[in-house]
Formats: sequence, structure tokens, C-alpha cells
Amino acid sequence: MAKEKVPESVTRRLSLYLRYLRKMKEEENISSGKLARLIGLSDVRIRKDLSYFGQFGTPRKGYKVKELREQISKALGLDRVWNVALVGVGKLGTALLGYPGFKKSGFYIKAGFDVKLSKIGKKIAGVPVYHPYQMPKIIREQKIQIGIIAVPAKAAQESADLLIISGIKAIFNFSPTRVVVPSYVKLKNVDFASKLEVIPYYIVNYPQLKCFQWLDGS
Amino acid sequence: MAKEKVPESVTRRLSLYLRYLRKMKEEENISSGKLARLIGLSDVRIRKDLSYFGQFGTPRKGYKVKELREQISKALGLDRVWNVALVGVGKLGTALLGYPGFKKSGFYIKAGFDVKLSKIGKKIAGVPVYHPYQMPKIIREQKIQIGIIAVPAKAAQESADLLIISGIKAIFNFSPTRVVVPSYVKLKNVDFASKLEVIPYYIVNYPQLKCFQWLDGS
DNA sequence: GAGTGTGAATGTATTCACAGCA
DNA sequence: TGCTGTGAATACATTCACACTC
Repeated sequence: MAKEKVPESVTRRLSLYLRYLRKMKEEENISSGKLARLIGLSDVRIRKDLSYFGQFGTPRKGYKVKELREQISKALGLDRVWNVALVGVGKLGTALLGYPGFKKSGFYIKAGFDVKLSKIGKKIAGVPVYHPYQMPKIIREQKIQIGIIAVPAKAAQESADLLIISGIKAIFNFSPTRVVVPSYVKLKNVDFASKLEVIPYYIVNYPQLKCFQWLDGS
Repeated sequence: MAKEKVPESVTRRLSLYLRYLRKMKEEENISSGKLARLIGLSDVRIRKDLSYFGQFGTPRKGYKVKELREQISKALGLDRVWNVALVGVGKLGTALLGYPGFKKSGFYIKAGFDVKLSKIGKKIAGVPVYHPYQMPKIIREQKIQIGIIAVPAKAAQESADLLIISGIKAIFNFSPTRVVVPSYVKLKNVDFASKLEVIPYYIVNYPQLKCFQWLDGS
């Protein structure tokens, strides 16, 4: 228990386990084998992943669903609320505001930012929209730690810069371009086009075989 | 050249290289070192990735931008048009219809499917919307090979099943749940929530350090 | 000399094999 | 016996070191 470095792949899978555990309302216990079969992984992988954070199971019975859920949440830092800012309240941004998965995990979008004057001052899906120049103030006041970028490619870097000088800790980038951030800011890119672009390779080269099914957002 | 198995990570990076190469209009040549610095990778990585598919460079000069772009496109199967179907023309689906990256890479969304009667028969962003029962017919007629799922979690599996019996070859799943597909269908999950959920781990545990920056859609 | 291309070495992640516990 | 937890072994991916070419 309490191991050295936790690989990124492990945290990604923990988040996946959590999703399945959240769905279980009735079951009291779950074994690594059963969970593994449910998700489509090996049981050892699950036990090993959990072993990075402690020993949660009991030999004959498996894991207590409720306890495991809490322990994984705690390990991932999901045992608290995270305030989020959305930069770019266009079609994609608005879709993200309605995305059910965020709230479930404790992510609350507290503010939207857009340059379109027709949107500023209004609430979209219950979230107030501000002009970007108000970002530093709002982010400080609302204790926002994570920024989502959902603007066109050209505006992505300046959005990132503005988030960073506003004191954001992590950026979740949905724009179809890379952004450069200082080393103390955590960056995650959700790059649809890049992900879609690998599919043809497998269709062409392995017409009968299953594409490598990565366990992230792959 | 012409090596054995190509790791998934390689194809993902090739797609990334392609994005940078597409932006270069003026440059005649590019060296692995220069491209590496641009993207934020090592030069060897780029050369090694390319070596899976052949030898494209010339020692003193580097790579010809245009030729490299074409070769990578060909290697990934992007030297042709791919027809796509969109299942679920809600907020997220509509946002995807307007996403510029798809067309650029040769992916054409030819048909949308939705159960909402008010949408059926209309065109949204230029794309005709049909009822799901028409899927097998439309997919066959339009020669559609890839299906995008952008429906709520509960409808994800039946959408996948319908796409599969319609003869789709690959599924790009944006719904916040996993779907089960037979082994001959390629599956890619774009799982926002899961991706967002790992960010707090890094904020909490490495407050000063940069989060591991994965080169996919990460 | 300034670049590419690649076998060898290193580092990282996954799987195996089994000890330990109720 | 049925399950967890983990060191050892394997497989995989990345980086290093250098041969080679213009």
C-alpha cells in the first residue's frame, strides 16, 4: 500500500471503476473478478490499481461497494466540490453546460465567458455569462480552480492565457488545437478530430479485427 | 521500413503531426527536430513513428512538407472520404455538426438520426435528420462506414446495436457510458467526465507540478 | 556537418504466479 | 476454497547512441 508514482492510466481506470460503482445501488459487495467482467478488464488489473491507494478488500468477500466508492473518490480528490469556468458559450459550450456527467462527479460550472455581447449578462442553462475581461475577478470571487476552453481554434491560446493569469489550476481544452501553458498548470486536451482520425487506420488495416480499445476516453 | 505492429500511440501522434503539417503553407521542408520543438516532443520519437510506414526524409534537408503530409494521410487511411452518421441530434450532436475538424480530415456527416419528431425530415446544419428506423436503409445507400453516438446514456447501447445491424464498421461514442460491440466493430469512446475526473488528483497531489500531458485527445 | 533511420538499452505498464487470509 | 494483495516476469513504449547519407 501507499506506493510510489501512480501512472496516469491508473487514475483513468479508477474513474471508470467509480462510474460502475455509482450505478450499483443494491449490491453490498463486489469482487474484483465480477467488476472486471462487467467492465471488460482483468481482475488483477483492478486489484493492482487499487493497491496504489491502500487495502480496501476482505479476502473471502471482495469489496464493500459503498466503501470502495468513497475510497476511490477520495483517492482521486473527488470527495469535494470543484468549481469550473467555461470559456466559450457557443454550441459546444452550451452542450457541455447540459452534460450530466459533470455535476455527478462534483464539478460545478459557476460561470461562462463569451465575447458575444448578446449573451453577456444572461444566464444560459442557469449559468451566468460574463465578458472575458471580468474573468480574473469572477474566478477569484467564485473560487474557481478549473477552466474549460470551448472556443474556436484561433481564440484558444488567448483564452488559456487569460485563465492562467486569473489563477486557474487546470485547463480542460475542447478546442481543436494545442495550447501552451506554464508547467504549474495542468492541461487536458479533448481532441475529437485527432481521435476520429485514427479510426480509418484500423478499418483499412484490420478489417476483421477489433480496434484497440483504450480505457480512457478513447 | 514496413514494420510489424503499429502501436495505437503512434497512430495518435501521426494524426497530431498531420495537424501541424496542414498548417504549414509556406515551408517547403521541415526537419524532425523543428517539428518536434513545435509540438513539444523529441525528434527521435517523430522519426521512429514515421519509420513504421517508410522512409520519407532526406538526410541533409529533412522532410518535404507536402509529401510527408500525403504519406501520413495515406498511412492513416485519410487519403479518401469517410461518410459518417450522427445518432442523436441534440445539443452535443448539433455542436459536432458544426465542428470544423471533421470536414478538414475528410469526414462527412451525411445523415443524422433522432427520435424527436420535430427534427425528423428537416436539415440541421445542412444535414438531413431521419428517424432511427430508417438507419439500415440510409447507411447502406449513403455508404456510411462510421457512426457517432451523441445520445443520452440510456439510449447509447440501442443506438450502437442499431448502427451495428446497419453494417457500420466503427463507432465513435460521445455518450457518458460504455457500450458493448462485437469484435469486428471498432470502438472509440470520448469520455469527458472520465477525463475531467483525473484532474483533481493532480491538483491535490502535485500542486506545483505539471499534469502528465498525454498526446491523444488527453 | 546536419540531418535521417534504427538496433540496443532503458524505462514503464501489464500480466503471471503465488503467498496469505477468513 | 475463494478471494485479496504483491513481488517477479513479461511485454510494451520510449529514449539513447551511433551508423549512414547528402
